[in-house]
Amino acid sequence: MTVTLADVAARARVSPATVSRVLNGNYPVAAATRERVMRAVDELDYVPNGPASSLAAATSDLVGILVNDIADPFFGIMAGAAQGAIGAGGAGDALTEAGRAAAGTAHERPTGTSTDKATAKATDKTSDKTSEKVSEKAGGEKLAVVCNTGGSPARELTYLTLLQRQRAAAVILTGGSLEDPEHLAAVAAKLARLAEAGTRVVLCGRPPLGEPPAGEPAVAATLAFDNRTGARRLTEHLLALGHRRIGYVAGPENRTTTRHRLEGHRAALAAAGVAEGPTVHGRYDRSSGYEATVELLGREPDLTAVVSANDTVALGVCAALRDRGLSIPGDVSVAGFDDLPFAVDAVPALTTVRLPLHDAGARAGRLALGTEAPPQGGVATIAAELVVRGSTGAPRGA
Amino acid sequence: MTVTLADVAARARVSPATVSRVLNGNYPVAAATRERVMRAVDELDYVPNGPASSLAAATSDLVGILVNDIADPFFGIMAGAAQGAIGAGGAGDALTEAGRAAAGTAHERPTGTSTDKATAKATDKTSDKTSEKVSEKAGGEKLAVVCNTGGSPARELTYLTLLQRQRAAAVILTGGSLEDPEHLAAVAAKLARLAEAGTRVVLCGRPPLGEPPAGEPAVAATLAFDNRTGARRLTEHLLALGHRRIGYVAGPENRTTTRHRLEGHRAALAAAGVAEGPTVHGRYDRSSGYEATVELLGREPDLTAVVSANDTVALGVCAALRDRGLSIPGDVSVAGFDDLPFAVDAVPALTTVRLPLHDAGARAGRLALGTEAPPQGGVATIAAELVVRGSTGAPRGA
DNA sequence: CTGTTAGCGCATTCAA
DNA sequence: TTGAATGCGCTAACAG
Repeated sequence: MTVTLADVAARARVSPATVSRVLNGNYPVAAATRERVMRAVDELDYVPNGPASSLAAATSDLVGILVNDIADPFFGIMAGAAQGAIGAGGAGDALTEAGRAAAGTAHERPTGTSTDKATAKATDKTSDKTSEKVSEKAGGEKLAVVCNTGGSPARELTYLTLLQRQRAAAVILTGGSLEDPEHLAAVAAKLARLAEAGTRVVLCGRPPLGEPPAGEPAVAATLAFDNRTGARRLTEHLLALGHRRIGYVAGPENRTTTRHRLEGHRAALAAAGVAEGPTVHGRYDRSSGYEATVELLGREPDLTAVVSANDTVALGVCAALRDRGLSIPGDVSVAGFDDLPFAVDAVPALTTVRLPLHDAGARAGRLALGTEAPPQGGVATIAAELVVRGSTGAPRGA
Repeated sequence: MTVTLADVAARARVSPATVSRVLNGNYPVAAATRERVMRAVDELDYVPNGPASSLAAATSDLVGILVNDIADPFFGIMAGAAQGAIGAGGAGDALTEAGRAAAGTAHERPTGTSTDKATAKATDKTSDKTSEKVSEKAGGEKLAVVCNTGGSPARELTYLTLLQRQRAAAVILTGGSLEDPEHLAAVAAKLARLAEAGTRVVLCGRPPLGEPPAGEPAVAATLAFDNRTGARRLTEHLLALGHRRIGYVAGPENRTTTRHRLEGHRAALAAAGVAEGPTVHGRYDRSSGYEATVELLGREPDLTAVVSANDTVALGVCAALRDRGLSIPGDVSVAGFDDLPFAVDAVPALTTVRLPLHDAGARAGRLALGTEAPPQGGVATIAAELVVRGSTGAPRGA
């Protein structure tokens, strides 16, 4: 039915072993023989059987990228960058739209529209008679795939198991994690198992695991976002503007990201000797920001600023404020986090903290591939940068 | 080294075949035996070797979801929904944030914050001592995985080949496709090959392929968005408001989505006997909308409305208009497409066309699984709904 | 209901 | 530089 390596061997009048060798390009093969084999491959439109090679070689070319919410650009940008660095088509040569937007800042540094079309055309041109060539090129390629956990710990574990079962070459865990000790232990155990089996584990935007009990660390590299410092700078900015009654719309409880941002916020407050305002926990989405703001205002009507868990939440905060007839930043200042592409489009544009999501994702991809050396000690801290825009200003009456 | 099925068999004092049977649950096995085997599995912390089973069974549990841009919520929402319907944790029980937001419309129908936390807690609870149980449950699970093509035809083909090589159980192609005949032919050929090998192919948000030359169609089911009618309704709305000079910021050329939306727009104009305004092509991102608007205004300063390729582009259009000192919709009306979650947060809120992305994605997932019967004729047309909000109004001077 | 027997398609020894 | 032989771990007939 489907054509196998043996068929190719027969067609090329060589042994299966030889075909295997030219396909994997690891052993010396005579040029003439190689040519003959390649022709047979093309003529038969042969596609290697992945499971079979994985079984024989005891490794696969699958790389799993776990994300908490695939519909959230925060994860989409990281995942896209990682996949670009790893996957089909090579080293991130085709930057995605949003990736590009996230790198620069949209219209502040516009990209030529025509340039892009030219690129697309060129790429397209090659897909012409190259369909066979592509399948050949797919030879050394890794299959980078993203898995959406939806923030569910059970799913995270399930995906890890599925990836383990596939003998994945690498696994990248993105974004913060749940802080539940049992879950953490389960994940750590799973990662240790994966590492044992030769899977490279990379953490991107997630704080390092605790040290393993003994021997090799399970994690090859960790890229941790400095959420704490970023959050601190943000609140310091508000404080400098003169705000003293600051509300906080936090992310879900028991999440590292939530906790770190909150800690940075509190550190700034404490350092300035300012009392903490009301805090409400919610999800990382806009309706959560909306609801939380309603509650915040109910508890403390004289707030002059609201800090949000992230930009998406900030959008909800703004909506709630507007619906109350409050102006931004005239009546209340609002701040976000992450500097997602749409942050600059909010009205007014959102003051936020920029995380280099695209760079971090791409780097995680290279780390997963082993193309890039891991940082000293295995852990790199990624700095967050305060971005001041129009949504924050002096408090009313100042 | 790693524990194999044989180890489990030895531990449970049964034959390998029996272990395989209880693991796959396809054949009758005595309760006592099953119990013994399960215990052995747990004790040994056995994880099946995916490649080996795939090789032996000639099928894998991989399901590939191809998207054009993973950082774009348009794709994120569909992919998340599909993955939810297919993947770990079962039938979309854990709706993602954005998925939920996209289904209802954010604060217009708020979801309880507390409810959610309760759910999370509950889910978490089960991850407790259940880590073994999860790996067991992963038994029948499919590994739904998303692949980011970045809009590149070459990558699309490469991913398809990679998936073919893995003997994927199903493949879902989301979003519009390039209209280049050569690329289309290459994709069609690839899909035919996949279908032959038993991979179920589903198109979601993509128009049907041409009929196959003969025999079985390569595509199991197609869910096509009715972009044409949606676009037509949108322009009719503008026309009804009194607009006569309407600019259009289109998506990339040679893409089905771009063409269909443009056709709907033109159909409305033609039906009303109104001359077509200027049209500029760009990418599906905000900076493209910004640049295009500048050009549109240059060409035709007296435009009273701008229709955008999608909501993201519309954001850029709004930004450009604002920077010019033009008010929306006072001076110029703006319309988007897709009704992404953030559309309601634009200021003013975006008039747009809603596509049931979440539902379509989930349905595509079920179709890929074979859980749901394909539509009559294999093709279902998904209706698009006009959503009128504040960004459109009567033209100035009316 | 359970054990035995064969491969699945390929990568890798080992010889030649 | 190439071929022949072996086994990766599992599933699927086929017996019993």
